Amino acid sequence: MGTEDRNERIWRVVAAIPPGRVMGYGQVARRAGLGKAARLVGRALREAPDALDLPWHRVVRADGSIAFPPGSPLRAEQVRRLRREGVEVNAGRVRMPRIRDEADLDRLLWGEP
DNA sequence: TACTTGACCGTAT
DNA sequence: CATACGGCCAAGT
Repeated sequence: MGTEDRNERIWRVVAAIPPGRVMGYGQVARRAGLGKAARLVGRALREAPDALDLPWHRVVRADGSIAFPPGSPLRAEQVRRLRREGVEVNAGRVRMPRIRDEADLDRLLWGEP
């Protein structure tokens, strides 16, 4: 599997995150079938074409913190977008529930059983 | 080829 | 709660 394939799989997963919910980098990697390649997710998002219009702001660290350094423009932008969706962000960490596992994501995407 | 870098994670303390 | 550490893995130098 080449780099492009991996990126596309990652982008697909990120694009599926519903508004108001967030996923961790490692979580996205696992869901994309890339095991523990959490760092690849950050790379893929960095290299993602703007035209894809991905909801990249819905991807945070495993502990809920924002990956960008304090004071950076991207950090501010991510917080802005999350709050606009009703996600609480305190001290650079999200409070809204994260998507826990595949069953959770499936439920969100396909509706309650 | 060898070493460093980073939108990271899980576990231990 | 927070911090520390080892593990991870492709790209860049």
